[in-house]
Amino acid sequence: MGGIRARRKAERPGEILEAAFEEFVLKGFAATRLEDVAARAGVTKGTIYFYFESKETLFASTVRELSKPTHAALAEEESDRSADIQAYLQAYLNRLYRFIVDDQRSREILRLLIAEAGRFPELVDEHCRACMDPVIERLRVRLQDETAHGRIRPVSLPEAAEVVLGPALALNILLLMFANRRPLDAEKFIAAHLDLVLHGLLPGS
Amino acid sequence: MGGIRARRKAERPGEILEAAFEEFVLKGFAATRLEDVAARAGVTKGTIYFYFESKETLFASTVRELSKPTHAALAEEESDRSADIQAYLQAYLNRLYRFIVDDQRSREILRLLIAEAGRFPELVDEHCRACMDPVIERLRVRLQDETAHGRIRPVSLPEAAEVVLGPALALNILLLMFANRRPLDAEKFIAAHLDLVLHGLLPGS
Amino acid sequence: MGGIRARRKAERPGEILEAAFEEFVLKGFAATRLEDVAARAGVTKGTIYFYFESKETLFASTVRELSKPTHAALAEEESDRSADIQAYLQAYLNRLYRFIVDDQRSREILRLLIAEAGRFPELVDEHCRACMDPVIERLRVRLQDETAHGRIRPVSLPEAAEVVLGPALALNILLLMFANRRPLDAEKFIAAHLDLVLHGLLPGS
Amino acid sequence: MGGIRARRKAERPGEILEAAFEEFVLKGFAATRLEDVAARAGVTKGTIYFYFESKETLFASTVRELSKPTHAALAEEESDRSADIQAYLQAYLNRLYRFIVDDQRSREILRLLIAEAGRFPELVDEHCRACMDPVIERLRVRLQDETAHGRIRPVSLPEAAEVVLGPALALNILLLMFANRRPLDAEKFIAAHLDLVLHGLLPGS
DNA sequence: TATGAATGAGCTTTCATTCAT
DNA sequence: GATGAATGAAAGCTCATTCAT
Repeated sequence: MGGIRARRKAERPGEILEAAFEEFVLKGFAATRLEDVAARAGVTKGTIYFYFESKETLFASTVRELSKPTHAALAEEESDRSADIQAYLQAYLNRLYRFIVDDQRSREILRLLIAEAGRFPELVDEHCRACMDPVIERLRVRLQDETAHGRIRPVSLPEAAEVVLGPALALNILLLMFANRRPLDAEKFIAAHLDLVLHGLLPGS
Repeated sequence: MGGIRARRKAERPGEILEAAFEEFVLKGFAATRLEDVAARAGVTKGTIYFYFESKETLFASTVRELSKPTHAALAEEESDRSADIQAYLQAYLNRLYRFIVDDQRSREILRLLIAEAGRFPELVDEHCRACMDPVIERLRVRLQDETAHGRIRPVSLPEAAEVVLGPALALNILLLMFANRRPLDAEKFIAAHLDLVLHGLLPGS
Repeated sequence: MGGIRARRKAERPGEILEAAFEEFVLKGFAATRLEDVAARAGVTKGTIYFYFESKETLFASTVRELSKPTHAALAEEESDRSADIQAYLQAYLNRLYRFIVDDQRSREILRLLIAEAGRFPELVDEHCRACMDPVIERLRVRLQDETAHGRIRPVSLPEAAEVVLGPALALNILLLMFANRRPLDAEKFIAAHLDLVLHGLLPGS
Repeated sequence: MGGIRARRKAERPGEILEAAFEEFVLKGFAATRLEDVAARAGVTKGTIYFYFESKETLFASTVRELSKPTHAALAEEESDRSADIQAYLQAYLNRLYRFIVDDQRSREILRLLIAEAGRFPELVDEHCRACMDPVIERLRVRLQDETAHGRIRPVSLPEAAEVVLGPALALNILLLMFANRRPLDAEKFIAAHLDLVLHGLLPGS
């Protein structure tokens, strides 16, 4: 008594969030039917309302809850802070791209946020504060440090950090828009990104 | 013959598309009510169906029709093909950013396409073929030519072209997501973009 | 001038009625769209309203106008009134069945009347007065005459006349209901009808 | 447990079908408003869709469900199979006419089927297989048997069976078309039917 | 005469939400 | 806790009808 049953109960909200996420990703906020979410979670419509106030609350909870792993992962200290900027950037970008290329879930969260930015502005802000800002900020700090020591050319900050990360966000968007309909060689893209960011286009400038 | 009525008639579809665009941008596809579109266009619901088959058709027509000016503008030959790569890129990026920073309409079209990519994949493809591909392609050709003459470092194509343009797309997305809630110094971003792309981070590499 | 054009004009109402009939038969009163009628008649919706007050008027006019040929044909004196009852009945039923078996149009009019009897009761009455009553009445008169002269068994009138004609109406209905989905050997049916009506089931009774 | 709510719940679909039937009979399929059905059943529009997929499904279910009593009654063995053909036919036709004359409901079902035969052909077929065919078939078998033993004149089958039943179907239609606007002496009609079928018109033929 | 753009009431259908059980 | 029958407020869409041209 209270064994598997209790565990199932405790997992209910999580199962509903999983189901909701899949449906929201598939159809968007407005076109998602709570009935489908319920069916996918193996409960009934009423149960959703036991755990969540409304469809909007469910959406917000879904985004918040399912971005947590990404937040956590992005928050981890990257391996080698003492490496030179070249090695650092390489590791940094590689890590970032893992989320973009391999983690469809975090990509879909971004899509939801872009799509529903009008309806959930505070959610967008929250997500960016938790997820994008630290990533940019850490790069900004590093670039500032490198500049101060004259190890890289002087750059305008924080814009340069945003520019450096720009292509990653762009790839994210391209992958979202074309699903699998267009060939995008992610590995070559990443290599080209690193190369360009380090050396620029001009030879020995 | 052809008095005020005829003039109004000829303008009806355009007025409806204009109204539809504003509503779609505000609410997204699913949440937009045709009644609101009609009211905004100064007609009744029935009139919309006189000109457009369905809500989906109206959406597709809206995106297609309202992207035409952007397509046309992007298709124009950029001023100075004979300039060196530095001047060329500067002009090229400046032009591109005009669409991104100044033209809210084309930015909103992009948001609609990202948001509804699942429901209108062919529309996404169409728009990219008409709007993004030529821009990338022209840059790719130029970079190839520059590489062939040894005027820039050898780069992997077409990825390098996509990477070069990446920050522009990224800025686009950031502007979309934050509307006016965050300060984004576009001019500095553009300058940093051009600088980075030309010279890279490393000094005199 | 005024040749083919004038003739076309004079034929307009008739062409509309033809088109309306085909649509009403296909879809029934409520489900028929005036726009389809107009298209079939080669005119526009507005033109229908020039000739007919409303959809209901059009329906009534269609039934009235298109039953006229049937009325006329049924009103004609049947060939041989001086023949004996056997020959008379044979000719009589054969004529009647021509309308039922061969004339899909008059069959469809009947369907329309049955289907819309609730909405157009006066139309039903009118049609029956013009189309069914005279047929029954003529038979009733003949049977009365035959009875009076003792040439047939004494029968209850007018019921007997209605019973004699009953199978014809029944075949009409069966053809309506099954379109061509069921095999119905009309010729054998007619022969059996005549045989039964003349001799009954019992042998030499 | 299972209080008033549970009892009502179990009866809901039946109440809706009952209400739907009355509306369909009154207005026909296309002109019936689901709102009226709901109001008549004492529920709201939404409730109908909880139990039935669509208006078409509701119509088909209505016809199917409400014909069941008739099917069942017609399927019962008629009382006296050992009686001679005359007594048998009398009992047989009397039973049949009970459905036609007394049972307005089954008459209205027939009207619905004739009216909507174009839209619901499979429903027509189904109804006839369940409702008309067995009646005809039983008579055919009996007539065949009688013929084999020489107890009735040789007749062409199955046409003769259909002809024998024809006047009953015809009366059905007449009652449908004229509601109560015309005097139709059903009892005399039935008597005349039986008399004619047994003896025919000709004396001592 | 004839057109066809425009209307607007009304249709079927959907679905977030509630609440008695 | 959980259910699911029921609601009711829309939503998308249709179409008979009108009327300026």
